[in-house]
Amino acid sequence: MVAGNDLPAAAPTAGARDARSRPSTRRRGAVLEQAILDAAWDELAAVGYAQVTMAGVAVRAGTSKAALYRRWPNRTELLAAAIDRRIVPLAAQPVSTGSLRGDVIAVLHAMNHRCRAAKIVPDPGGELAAYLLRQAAAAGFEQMSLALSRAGQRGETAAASLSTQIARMPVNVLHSELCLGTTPVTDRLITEIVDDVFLPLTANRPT
Amino acid sequence: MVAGNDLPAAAPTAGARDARSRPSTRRRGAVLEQAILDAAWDELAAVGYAQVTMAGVAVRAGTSKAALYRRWPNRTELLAAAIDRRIVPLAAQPVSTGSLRGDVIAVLHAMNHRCRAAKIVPDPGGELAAYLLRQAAAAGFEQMSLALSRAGQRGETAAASLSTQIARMPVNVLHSELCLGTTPVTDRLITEIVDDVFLPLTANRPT
DNA sequence: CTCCATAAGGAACCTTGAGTTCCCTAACCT
DNA sequence: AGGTTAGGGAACTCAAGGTTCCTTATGGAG
Repeated sequence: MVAGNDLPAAAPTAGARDARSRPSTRRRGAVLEQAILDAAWDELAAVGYAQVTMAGVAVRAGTSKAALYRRWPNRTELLAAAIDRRIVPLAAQPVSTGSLRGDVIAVLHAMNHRCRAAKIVPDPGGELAAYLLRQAAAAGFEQMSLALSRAGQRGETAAASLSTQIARMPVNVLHSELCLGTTPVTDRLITEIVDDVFLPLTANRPT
Repeated sequence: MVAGNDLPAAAPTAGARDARSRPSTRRRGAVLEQAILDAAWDELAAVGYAQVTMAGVAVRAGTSKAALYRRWPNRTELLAAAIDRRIVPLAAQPVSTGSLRGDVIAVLHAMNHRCRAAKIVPDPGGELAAYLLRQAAAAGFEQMSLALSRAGQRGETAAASLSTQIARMPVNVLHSELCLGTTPVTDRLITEIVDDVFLPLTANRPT
C-alpha cells in the first residue's frame, strides 16, 4: 500500500447530519462548508457525477441551495472542490525504494491507487474520470523522471540515454489501461508492464 | 468550415420559401434522416458536443423536434449516429505493408488520423473525445493483433511469445498521448514509439 | 387520376435542474 | 442586549429534454 493517508473515500462520511434530528443547531462558516463538501462527495459516490444535483447535495447536507451558491459559483466548481479535497491528498509522495524497478512499480501503484479512489464515483461518460486520470498521469510523469534520475545517479541505468518515449511509456500504458479497461487494474498488470515491457528497454541499451 | 463536405445547411437549396406562404418541399424518409444527421454534425462542429440542443439541430435541419424523436430515442443516440456516420468510414482498412514495422506504423497512423478527425468537435470536458478515442483504440488493438500474427507467419518475430502487454503497448501509448496531449500527435512521435520502444522489444526476445 | 395511410411540421405542453431572489430568523460579536 | 451576518426555506426564472396532438403534404395503391 503506497498511500499513507487513507481517506474513508468509499464509505459515506460518518458525520451525523440529519436535518430532521436537528431542531435548532444552525451551522455556519467553515463547519457548514465542510459539511457541504462531504455531502457533495457522498452524493457523487451515491449517484455518479452526471446525476448529482445541487438540490440533492443541499438536502443531504441539511442545508439549502442558496448556501451552496453563496460559496461556489456553479455546480462544476462545487464538485471540483469536493473532489479535490479527497483526491489531492493521495498525490505525490516521492517514493524512493532504492531500485529503479521498485520505484517504477511504486509510481504505477500510486497512480492506480489514486484512480481507484476516483472510481468510486460512477462516471460512465468519463468527463470526471478523464480529468482525474489526467491529473494522476501528470503526477506519474513527474515521479518517473525523478525515479530515472535517481537510477542514473546510482549508475543503474543510463537514464540520460533513454528515449523520452521509453520514460513516458509506463505511465502512458497504465493511463490507457485505466481509461479503457472495464475491470480494475491489478498489481499483476503493473508488474507485467514493468518487467516485460519497461525494464528490458532500460537494460540492454546499445551504446 | 470544418466538415469535409459542406452541405447547404444554413441556406437550403430547394426553395427557402416561407413555411406560412407555400411550403412546397417537405422531405421525408431517408432524405430527411440524412439531412438531420448532417445538421447534427454541423451543429456539433459549430457549438460543441455539450452545447448541441435538439431544438438547434431541428432548426438547422429545417424540421421539428418531433421528427428527431421519431427516429432516435434521445439526444445521445442522435449525436452518436451523427458522429458514427462521419467517423466510422475512417476506420478499419486492414493495412498490410509487408513488414511489422510498417504495419504498426500504419495502425498508429490510422488511429491518429481518425482521432484528429474527431477533434473537429470542440469538446473541452472530454465526454465525446473519450468515446471516440476508446473506439479508435479498440480498432487499434484489433489491427495490432492481426499485424502481429502476419509477422509471425512471415517468421519476422515470435509473435506467440510476445507478452500481451507488449502487443498492447503501442496502441496504449498512442491512446494516452492523444488523451493527455494538448498538441496533435506528430508522425515523428509515432515512429519514435515504434522504433525506440516497440521494435526493440520484438527483436531480441530471450525465447 | 384520385384516394388514403403515413409521416412531416409546428406548436403547446410537461418535467427536471441550474441558478436567483427575498424574507425571516438563528448565530455570533461587541 | 442589540445589531450584523449568514443560514433556511421557498418561490421564482430560464433552458432544455422529451411528449402529445393536430393539421397537412407526400407518395404509393387502386
